[in-house]
Parts: sequence; C-alpha cells; structure tokens
Amino acid sequence: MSDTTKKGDGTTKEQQPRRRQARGERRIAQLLHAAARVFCTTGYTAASTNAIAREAGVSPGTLYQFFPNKEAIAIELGDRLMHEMREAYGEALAPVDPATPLEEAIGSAVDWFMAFNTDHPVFFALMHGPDIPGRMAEAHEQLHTTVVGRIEALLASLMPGAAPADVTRTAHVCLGIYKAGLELVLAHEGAERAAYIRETKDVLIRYLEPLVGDRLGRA
Amino acid sequence: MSDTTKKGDGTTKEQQPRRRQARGERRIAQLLHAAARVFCTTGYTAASTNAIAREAGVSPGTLYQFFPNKEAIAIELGDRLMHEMREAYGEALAPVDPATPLEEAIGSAVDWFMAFNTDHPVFFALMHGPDIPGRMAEAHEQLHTTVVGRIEALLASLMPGAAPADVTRTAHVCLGIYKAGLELVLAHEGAERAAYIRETKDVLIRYLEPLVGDRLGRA
DNA sequence: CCAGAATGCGAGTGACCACTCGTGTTTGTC
DNA sequence: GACAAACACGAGTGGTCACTCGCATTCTGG
Repeated sequence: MSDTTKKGDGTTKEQQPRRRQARGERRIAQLLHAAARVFCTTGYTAASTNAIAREAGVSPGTLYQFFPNKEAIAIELGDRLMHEMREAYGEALAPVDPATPLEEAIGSAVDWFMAFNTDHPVFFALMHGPDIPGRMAEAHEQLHTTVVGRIEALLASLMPGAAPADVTRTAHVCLGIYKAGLELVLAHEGAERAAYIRETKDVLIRYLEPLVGDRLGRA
Repeated sequence: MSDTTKKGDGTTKEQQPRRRQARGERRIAQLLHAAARVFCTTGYTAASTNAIAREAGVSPGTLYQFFPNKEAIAIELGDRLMHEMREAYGEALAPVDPATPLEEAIGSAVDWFMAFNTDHPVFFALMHGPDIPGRMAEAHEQLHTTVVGRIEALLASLMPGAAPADVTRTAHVCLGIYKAGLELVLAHEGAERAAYIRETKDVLIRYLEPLVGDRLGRA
C-alpha cells in the first residue's frame, strides 16, 4: 500500500536522472547500436543482455549501469526510433491535398515509410515479433492505432458515403498490405527490392482505385 | 568417434518404434492438442514443456515418454497439420481450369485456405513466429516454396509473355497479400471476419485483374 | 590536488527451463 | 495369475540468462 515512487519529503521527486558524463552518453549510444544489431539478428527474447554487452565491447555490469533491465533497452531504442519517425512524420501522411492524384499520394507515402524501415530494420524487428515485452506492446498498439487513424482520415475524403466501420476496415487492409510489402522488401536488395516497392504501391493503388473512381465519377 | 546410432550387430536398426498401446496414442493426441493451445497463446519459445504437460493434465515425465524433446512436439504437430492440409490440398490450387473466371478461382482458393487456418490457428502461430526451431524452419521454407511454385504455375497462364522473375515476384506478392489478410481475419470474428475475407479476395482480384485484362484483350 | 561521483569490470546469484531418473501402476500376453 | 513392457509420476540436474555486488579506474567541481 502507498508504495508509490514518492520520496519521504513533500517533493514528489520520483527520478533523479543521475548526471551523465559525455562518456556515459557515448556508451548509451554504443549499447543501443549494439542492441539494434542483436535484436535484428536474433529477435528480442532470444537476444541475451550479455550478447548485447559483448557486441558493444563492454562488460555486462557496464550495461546495467545505464539500463535497469533488458526491456528498458528495447523501450529506449523504440522511443528514439519513434521520435526520429515523428520528426519527419507529417511529410508522409499529413498533407492530404485532395488535388494530389492517388498514385502520387500512395507513392510518396510508401517511399517514405519504406526508406525509414530499410534504414532502421530494428523497427520492424521490434514491432513484428510475437515476443515483445509488455511496455513495448503498448507502444506498438499506440503507433498502430495512430497510423490507422491517419489512413482513415485520408480515406474519409475518398469514401464519403461509406460507414465508419468500412473505412476502418479499409485502413487496416491498407496497413496490412504495406506490412506484407515491407516484409518482401526487407527480404530483397537492389533492383529486386525496388521492384517489390513498385509492386506494393501497385497493390495499394489498384485496391483503392475503385473508391477514387466512384468519387471522380460523381465529380 | 563413430558415435552413430548403429547398434552393435550388423543391422543398422536406428529406430525401434516402441510398440504403443491405445492409451499411449490417446496421450499423444492429448499432448499435441494441449501443445497447440499453448503454442497459440504464448508462441513456441515461450511455451514451456511443463506448461504443455500441465495443460494436458499429465506430469512432465509423461510428456517425455512420447516426445524426445520440445522441438519434436512442434515437428509432430506441424507434420500432422501438413498431412491434413495435403489431403485436401489439390482442391484449393491444383485445378487450373483456364475457363474458370479469376474471381471464382481466387475466391475458392482463399476460402479454402482461410477455413483451414481458422480451424487450425496453430499452423499460423508455428509458421509465423521468428522463434521456430531449426527443423521447423525447413518445413516452413519447403511449404513456402511449394505454394509459391503452385501460384507461379497458375500465374504462368495469365502472364504468358512475362519474364520468370516477374512471375515469381507476383507470386510472392500474392502470398504476402494472403498472409496479411489472414492476420486480419484471425484478429476478428463473425461478420467482421467474413468482411476481411471478402477484402482479401478483392485485393488479390484487383491486383491480378490487369494481367487477366491483357489476356482477355488479346483473346 | 583531492573528495566524491560516474564509469567500468567480471565473477557470482537466484530463477527458470528442458530434460532425466528411480520408482510405482496399468495393460497385454501366455 | 504371472511376467514383461508400456505408462505415469514428480522431485531432481545441469545449463542458461537476467541481473547484482564489491572493487578498481576515470572524470568533475572546488
């Protein structure tokens, strides 16, 4: 009972972020980089903290100087990725210029997300595994609903008369198509990778084209 | 050295399948059923053999009376599923009647596979996890290439002039679309599930329609 | 230059898990 | 009914892994 993180005195200082030296910040970045590599190759659960420490060239004790536990490493990694994503997020989905042709809108959005994910394959590894820690699952869920919401907003202008449930379903299908395409894209390189990006766009365009067709037909 | 499974005498009897009683066969079925439930909820790696035994209502020792190790449980489960699948496999993809309209062909194939996977959710759980044991990964790979090969054969008649690489890529995209649809289908129930099956078919039809259009245009 | 904090180490600790073993019970066969 | 084999049990065993601890080293403010 009353086992909050409050300290004894009146001030609720639940965190004293332990003043870091430049060396510490460097180690953290180094450890996160190593963790990304290990998570990519073995997945989250199979990745051992000792392996991460070894990959970073430090001792297990050093790792725990900067992260309270294994989950915190994934959390911090996910948070940094999320932050980096949001920095340029609006560029990908926000501008819903109705004048933009569907092909172009889908093309740029897919290009942007594909580039982000191929640059940071950890993102997919952390989000996709069935072995994500509890806190990570929340973040994943949150991102998922956010993205679906954005897609819904885009679709709403294309499907003016549709029931909300239909719009939601269509948004989920679009995201599913993208994920399937991403998996294929990540599994290939060079020209083949580019071809799969092209295919992903085509699938989305052909799936959504009839909706636009209706709108244009009435316009 | 020479640590083969040969016995001392000349005969290389590396297996004496241990005569089973009816009770044993029942226990095996019971254990596989329990394993399916546990694998579905926790995934393969996170599933403990003790949990499987508990779910089946037997002791850990009893489990190891019938399976040499944890992987063997997944293997046997996968093998039985594969066998059951192949029993009715031809019905789903084999009959490539060129007279069948694309919609109908895709519709029946998707219906069949969706029904199989919703009846046996373990199949998806075992095939999809990043934590599959080595032997299981082989089986997965094999099934994957088999299915892709079948789809390629179907597509070949639709894309007569296309390069083999293009046909292969299209086949991979089709399978990816199906998997994405399956994930959405398994995440919903009742009417929503049916609606997602419908969407999956639509995505595939609209993706492949231009190919058929070419053929029909020339016919 | 010197306290004290931050950093770094790696052998250890406790928990968990796949798997085993000794022993007792049930079943099929003659 | 008697014997052997199959079945069943559950406490144990060895290994792995997340995480800790005591101690050495490096930085920072005064």
